[in-house]
Amino acid sequence: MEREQTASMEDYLEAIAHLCGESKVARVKHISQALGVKMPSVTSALRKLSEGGLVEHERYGYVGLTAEGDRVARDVIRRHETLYRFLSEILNIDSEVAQEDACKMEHAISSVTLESMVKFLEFVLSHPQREPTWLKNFKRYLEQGELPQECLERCVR
Amino acid sequence: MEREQTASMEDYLEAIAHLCGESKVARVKHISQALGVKMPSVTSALRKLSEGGLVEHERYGYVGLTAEGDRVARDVIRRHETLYRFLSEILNIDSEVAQEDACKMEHAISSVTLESMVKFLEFVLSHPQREPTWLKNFKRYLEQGELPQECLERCVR
DNA sequence: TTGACTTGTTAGATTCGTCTAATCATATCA
DNA sequence: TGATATGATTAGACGAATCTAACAAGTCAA
Repeated sequence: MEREQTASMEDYLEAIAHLCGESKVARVKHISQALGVKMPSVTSALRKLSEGGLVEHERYGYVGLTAEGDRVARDVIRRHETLYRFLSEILNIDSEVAQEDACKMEHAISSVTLESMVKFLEFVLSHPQREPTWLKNFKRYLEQGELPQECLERCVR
Repeated sequence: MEREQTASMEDYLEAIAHLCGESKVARVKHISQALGVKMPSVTSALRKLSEGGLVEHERYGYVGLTAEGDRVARDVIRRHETLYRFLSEILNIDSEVAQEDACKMEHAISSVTLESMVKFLEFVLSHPQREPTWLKNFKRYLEQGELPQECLERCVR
């Protein structure tokens, strides 16, 4: 299951999947707004994705994903969501920055690393109190800049 | 302190810094081997970096970093090292994959996220036993695929 | 049903990063 | 000291992804 799309094409697929999820249909203009590119760039990307069998697009009409395109888009979105959750829930990164970073890192992370990160989130956040103590302490550390005494004691105890 | 270099140029700077660190000098051929590109690509990149004042390069001669080039390279390397440590020491990713992923993600991570990740590693690994119990349990979880009973008990206790 | 507005497409330029093929410079050693 | 191998550069092409400008199609309402 190699990654056969470029970062840019993955972005298009991801955006189309989101738009189709929201309003049932995607249009060139919406895609262009979602990605911050001009419409001709979208047209040209759609032609490529269409030839690759990932997108269905009738001239001057709606845009949709094929089954295969949807599969790829889901995969990208899973990477994005996982990274976003890690960044915001573990590293405590501000929501907007976390989205931006997830958006760029989603194209760089390998599937091996992704699966490990998924398990990490599962492991850490399936904790009965949702957030284990060490994570609460880490977030305190982030704000206060020094290891909480309580934590040091606990550790050495 | 915005990121003003492309991913590709950052890779060149990083490679040059490493080569200079090892053998005191860098040559076009070594850079090309280190990055897996052909020599003309290196020559062309060096011209650009040279014009940007990041690299010193005399025709047919050695390649070195300017003070500014070194500053940028250090920054890239810091990102790489941080990501590598996180991937291998926390997510338990195989060394080779961790290097590859760090190599790609280093261009995508923001400085905000980076600093939080640095603090995360500090926090987790400054633990008296080097590795806190939860991390040991996580690694067990990775291998065995289910939450160790011991951990569940501890958590609920 | 015909303007006028919105949306989409085409054509063509640009930038970036790479490549191959050909040429040029340097170093080595017989 | 010159022939040859190695290393470096130039020239030119290519693909990816974007843009602007100009044109075409679709929509809606008076």
